[in-house]
Amino acid sequence: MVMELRHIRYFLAVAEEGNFTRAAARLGIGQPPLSSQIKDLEREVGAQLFHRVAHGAELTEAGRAFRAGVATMPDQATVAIRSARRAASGETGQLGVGLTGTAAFNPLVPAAIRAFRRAYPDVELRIEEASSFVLLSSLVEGRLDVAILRPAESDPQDLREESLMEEPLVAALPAGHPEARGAEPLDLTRLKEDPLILTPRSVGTSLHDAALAACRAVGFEPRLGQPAPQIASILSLVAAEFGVSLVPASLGQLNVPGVAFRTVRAPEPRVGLVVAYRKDRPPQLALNFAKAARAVRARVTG
Amino acid sequence: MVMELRHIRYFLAVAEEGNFTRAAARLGIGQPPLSSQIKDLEREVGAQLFHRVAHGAELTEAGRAFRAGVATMPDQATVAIRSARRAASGETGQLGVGLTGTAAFNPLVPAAIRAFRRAYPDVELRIEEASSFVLLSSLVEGRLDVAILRPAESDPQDLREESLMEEPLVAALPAGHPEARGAEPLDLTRLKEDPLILTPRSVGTSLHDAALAACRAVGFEPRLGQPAPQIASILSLVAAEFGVSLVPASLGQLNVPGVAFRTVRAPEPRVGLVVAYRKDRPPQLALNFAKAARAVRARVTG
DNA sequence: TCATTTCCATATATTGGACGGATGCCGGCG
DNA sequence: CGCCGGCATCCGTCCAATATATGGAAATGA
Repeated sequence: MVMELRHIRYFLAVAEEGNFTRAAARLGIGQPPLSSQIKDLEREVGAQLFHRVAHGAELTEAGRAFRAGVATMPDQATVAIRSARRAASGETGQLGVGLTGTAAFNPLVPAAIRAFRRAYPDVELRIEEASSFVLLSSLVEGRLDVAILRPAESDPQDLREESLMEEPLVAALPAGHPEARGAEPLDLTRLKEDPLILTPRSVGTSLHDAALAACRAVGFEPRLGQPAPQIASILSLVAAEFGVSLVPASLGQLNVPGVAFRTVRAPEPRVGLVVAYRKDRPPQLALNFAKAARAVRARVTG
Repeated sequence: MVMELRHIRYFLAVAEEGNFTRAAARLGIGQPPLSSQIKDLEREVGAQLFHRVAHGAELTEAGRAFRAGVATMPDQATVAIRSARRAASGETGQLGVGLTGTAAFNPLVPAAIRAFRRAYPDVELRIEEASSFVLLSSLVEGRLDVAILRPAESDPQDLREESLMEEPLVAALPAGHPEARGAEPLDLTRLKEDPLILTPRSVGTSLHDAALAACRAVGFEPRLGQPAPQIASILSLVAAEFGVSLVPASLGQLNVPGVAFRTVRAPEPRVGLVVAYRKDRPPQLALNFAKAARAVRARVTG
């Protein structure tokens, strides 16, 4: 025979009741099967666990020692089940979150992370910042569970992307640029002689293509300047008067010395912001994160 | 369905092997029953515990949480069994030991306790000192498990008594008594005028009766002096010249101011020393203690 | 002292479920 | 594209956990 949780449950019931008959009633079985099971357990343990006395059954020394060892096991089992259910519903565990460089400055992003932390305080967040391109492959290969990034048509088919917002692009100009001042929206054609500073297309197509498309929409092919790998270095290059750039409006909040921002006249260029995760077997945690992000979007736009 | 230890054992095997087929082989069952049992477990938990992938099975987040909760349970069960077996064989637990007042001074008694402590270091000893009469009822009513005491014919039938030794009685005299000095054994008749100080017969018949019998054996009926409840107070009364007494020889080791001890001429009065415990259902611990006491007796006498 | 009650053990029949064997389905790999 | 490793499903078998009925021992009370 092998010992099972059933034996332990029965044993504890008899130990508590001090009486086979009442214990059997509490367990919802008959008294003879209970006697039989306890006898099997005693045979397995190799020692008598109860003294059968006239008014019932009381623990032997061996029984007390055994009880000390197994008393917590039924509870332990239910706790393990609950903990597994919590993990399955995405209330606990680890979540790898990727943020693209230009997203971290959008107020919606920290708001979404804060909302998720509040709703699922037991989840351990691991946040990584990388270009949209790197984030996409991290998602596909499972290094990340969810990411907030700029979408592009070329994004892998096996990812689901939920739009969080459409953000206008603004022009970033050196402070000394002739067009750096002005209250009304800027006509992009005034920048057609300036080198356009962008990230290399290989690290993120979305912003790159949106900027090019904006220029072409008003009738000129921009001259590309020095490429910069990160959004921060783009602004540095602008400040150093290497050229101008088009960046998401949320970056206009940044107070970078030597850089001025101006909104752009219609047709206003826009770029998206999405939350992305695997289509097949997405971790529940990723779905929960996307839900939190959607809730924040609703609160901001609604 | 209710969860059993079997499910946990199977789950842990699959989690370790990462493969149903190998886990089944390790468990000594077929793969289909293992699949079935894991499926039952997942249904009971309410969450998938393994991802079935092409090369086997790997834990889900819920599976990891579940494993953290149940990983120790099989070991815990075997530990509980071992601990029960140890308790049953009298290696652990509590043992109530009673010592009669005049036994504590016999070197065999501390030697027996020391030997038991060494053989069963995990047993918690509770030592009580009381008169033989009180010890007997404590044994019968289960307040004590074993006792070292002076035996008498009137002792309860449901106790087993194993003789440890027969000890001669020596005379205890006031230091100023005419017979207090002398190398050879004392003739008891020289004390027939002195009041004989004993414990009341109600607290211990053995020593009381042996002393009376010794006097009668040499032809006089002793005059009883002030009774004293404890052996220490007997010696105090002797020192205060209230009379003389007959005490076990092992008390002769005590250096009590004002008290002199003399051996007694043949027929030398003797009194027994036994280890006693219940006949029915004696705790294994009591048997172990008696065995340790017997071993010490053998070492002393052999 | 005898009847009654209480409680545990035993005997036997039944049924649920754990298991084994055969097979099907899927994904990866040569 | 066929083979192979691996898990799921189906089905028959057998064990064991349970229920019912009964017996026996000890305490209780008349």
